[in-house]
Amino acid sequence: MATSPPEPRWQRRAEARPQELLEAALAEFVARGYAATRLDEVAKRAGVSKGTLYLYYENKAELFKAVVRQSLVANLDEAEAAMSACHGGGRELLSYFLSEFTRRISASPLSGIPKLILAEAGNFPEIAHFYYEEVVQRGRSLVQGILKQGMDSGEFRRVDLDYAWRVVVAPLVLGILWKHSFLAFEPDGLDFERHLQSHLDLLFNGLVTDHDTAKDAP
Amino acid sequence: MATSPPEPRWQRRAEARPQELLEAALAEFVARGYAATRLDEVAKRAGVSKGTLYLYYENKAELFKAVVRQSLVANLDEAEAAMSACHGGGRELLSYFLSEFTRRISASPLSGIPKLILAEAGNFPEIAHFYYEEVVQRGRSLVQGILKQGMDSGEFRRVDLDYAWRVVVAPLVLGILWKHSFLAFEPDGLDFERHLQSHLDLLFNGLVTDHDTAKDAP
Amino acid sequence: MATSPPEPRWQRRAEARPQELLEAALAEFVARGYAATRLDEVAKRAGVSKGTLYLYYENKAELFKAVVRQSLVANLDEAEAAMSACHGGGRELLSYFLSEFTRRISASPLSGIPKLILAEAGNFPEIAHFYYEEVVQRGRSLVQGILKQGMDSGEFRRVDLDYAWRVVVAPLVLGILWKHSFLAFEPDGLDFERHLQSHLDLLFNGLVTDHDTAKDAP
Amino acid sequence: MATSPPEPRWQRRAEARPQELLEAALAEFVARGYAATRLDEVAKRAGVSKGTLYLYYENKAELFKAVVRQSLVANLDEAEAAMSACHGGGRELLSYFLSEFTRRISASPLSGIPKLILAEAGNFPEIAHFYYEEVVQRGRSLVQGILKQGMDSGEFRRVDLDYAWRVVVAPLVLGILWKHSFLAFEPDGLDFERHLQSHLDLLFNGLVTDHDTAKDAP
DNA sequence: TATGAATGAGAGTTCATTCAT
DNA sequence: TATGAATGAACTCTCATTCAT
Repeated sequence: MATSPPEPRWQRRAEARPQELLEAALAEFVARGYAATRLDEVAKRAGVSKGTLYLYYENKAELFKAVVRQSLVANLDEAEAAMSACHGGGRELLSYFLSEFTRRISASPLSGIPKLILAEAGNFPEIAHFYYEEVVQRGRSLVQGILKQGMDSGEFRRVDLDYAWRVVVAPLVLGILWKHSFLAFEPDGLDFERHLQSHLDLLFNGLVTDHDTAKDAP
Repeated sequence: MATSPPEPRWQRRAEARPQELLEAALAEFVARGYAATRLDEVAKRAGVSKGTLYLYYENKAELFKAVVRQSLVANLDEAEAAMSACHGGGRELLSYFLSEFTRRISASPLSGIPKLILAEAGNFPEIAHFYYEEVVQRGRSLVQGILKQGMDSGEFRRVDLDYAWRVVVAPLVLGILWKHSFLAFEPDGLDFERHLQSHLDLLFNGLVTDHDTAKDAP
Repeated sequence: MATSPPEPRWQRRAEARPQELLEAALAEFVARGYAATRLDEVAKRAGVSKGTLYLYYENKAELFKAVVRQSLVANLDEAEAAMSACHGGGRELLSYFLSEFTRRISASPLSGIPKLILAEAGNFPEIAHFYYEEVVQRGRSLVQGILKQGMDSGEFRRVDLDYAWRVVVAPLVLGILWKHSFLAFEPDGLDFERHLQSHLDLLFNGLVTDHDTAKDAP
Repeated sequence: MATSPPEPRWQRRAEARPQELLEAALAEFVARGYAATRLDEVAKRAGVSKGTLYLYYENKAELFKAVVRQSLVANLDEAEAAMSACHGGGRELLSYFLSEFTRRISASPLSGIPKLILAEAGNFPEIAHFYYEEVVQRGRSLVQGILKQGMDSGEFRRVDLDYAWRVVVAPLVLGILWKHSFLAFEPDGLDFERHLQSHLDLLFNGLVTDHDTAKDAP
């Protein structure tokens, strides 16, 4: 008779647990939304029991906030650090920002956060507000700053500063949402790099051939 | 016996009650998401009792699908009708499409549908797929068609047809999401008209001043 | 083949339900205490499902408070009505009060309320306070009033008004507690009438034979 | 080898740690009742970890029983020792018993035990029974013995021996319960000494002035 | 012996769904 | 057809108990 191995039923991982729980929770929240996410599933994905979640987070809402917070903070820091290391003209700056964002956010699981915020803004206005202030406003300043500098130096045309920044940023947001909502249905997937290039091309050069004849819309 | 009035042939459905239920449901689903929406609230908003919902829809999921379906169908019909009435060059067509979309979707409560789809794609893959096939693909064809025509006629530069259409459409999507997620935090609101103008301006003319010196991308 | 009887699975009893639920809850709370009472059991005892409780009471604590309130109010009203119909000397009044209390409270399921209050005062200070103000203080006034009147008329000896009333009332309280805690172990049960008579006898006449020689305590 | 100090023979137990646990547990059980007491809180109050409790007591119920047992035993021993040292007539004996009880139980944290028993009798019938046999019955014998002796010697009037003893004891019980339930609401607190005096006065001398004219009861 | 992280059964609560009225 | 009382499965959260450390 072989003696059964002593193999412990569980391990103490007080150090690593919070991070593991947050990762599991992020994945579930992103996939199902806040309300439809069951803590059972989060626990199972993290490889712990339901009760363990409550050792680290007071309740579901707090877990959710922690997920948002840490993903956000971690990412913002990275993004800003990356940005500050860049010098050059408006085109270089804008290209750099857009491609960094694409790589760091769109490609990582962190892309789930924006999706989550947009989906849950109605149920978590405080979080939406927090995101708006911390992320949206920072991004806005950044992009507006680049646009303004380019306009001042004559590199960029004059645009409506209060509104143009959203247009500049829109394809980034679309890319993220696409990934989480429609990617499964696209046979060829989504090549973020090509998406970025299309964006940059249109953004910088515009669509029409002869800009002399350009007559603005209706 | 009173004679029933002859039903006008343009009337979409004979029953008017379901319509009220669907409107109420749309509003709730958009504000809270599928899972967090309580049928109690939908019923209250529609001015009926909870039980009455079940006389018209088998269950919550069916109600949800009905909401999506009817909003979509109604809108698509409108959009296509509008589109087909338009003739002109690529710029005119694109302007027309984008402004029609802005007015008919972004400004109406129907804007909730795209938001809802994006948020619930994970929980309702069939619906997301349905939306993808019926709306996304149709929009894609439309935009790609316009782009192709413009490119062929020399009015538009050559762009990556498989990817450019998303960039063209992105600010529309962003506008809708903004409205449902961040509008409450913006002191000045969001002027869809200005948003559209910024989009068209950048899209057609591009951002940089001198296009001779700028050859990048593909 | 006999057709199975149509026998409805449940009945609508919106009128009677609250009272039925309160009675069931009172019994359970008294028998087990607040924390140990399971709403499942209350529901079962009342012949409804757990969910039905929540149609009538917001949560367990509210149910508890409702139980206390209604038992109290109902009883106080009765007690005071009874009391006000009584005229006579101090002895008659006191006898009447004590026997009414014995019959109306000690003998009825309402006797559970005092027991419950005493047991849960630590967990429900607001309720204990409420009880103290509404019941204890009223009882105190009543008894003190009778004592004072008797002393003024010379019928009663002079006693410490601030403390004697508790002594007068103590056997009532003891009787109630006995019933709920020890009755099961007493082979002969507890004859409330004899308990009352012993109390009245000792209270009015005292224990010692010759009161002339009486020398108070230590 | 260090010589262990000779254990003083009056020391009840060799272990000092359990004692601290029992004291902490007593306080919590009394304040909240059995079910609402969390072992976490007991452990915290005792300054140990939750797991440590289980090194000394098998489970919550055993801890509870241990609390009851030790409090009871300690107290009964004291009480009886005190009692046996007393000689004198019925009045002296009764006074002595009641004042000893007041001081040793009512004034000490041990007063929590009776309160606890009364509250938890429904959930712990065995414990209630145990208490009934060990405490109630002993108290009953004691008081009945004193009463009987006084009646035999002519010092006391003839009373209903089976019931009078409860009346004699009732104010003691009331005092204890008062302390744990209502004391917080009384601006002037509760003076156990005055309570005792009122009790003794009424008990020995009765309430009415002229005992000749008053013959009632059995 | 002592700790406290981890567990999991069980309780309170919610709400989609059913059904007597 | 319409109602809303009643249901019960499913979920969040608690806490006595266990066990790796």
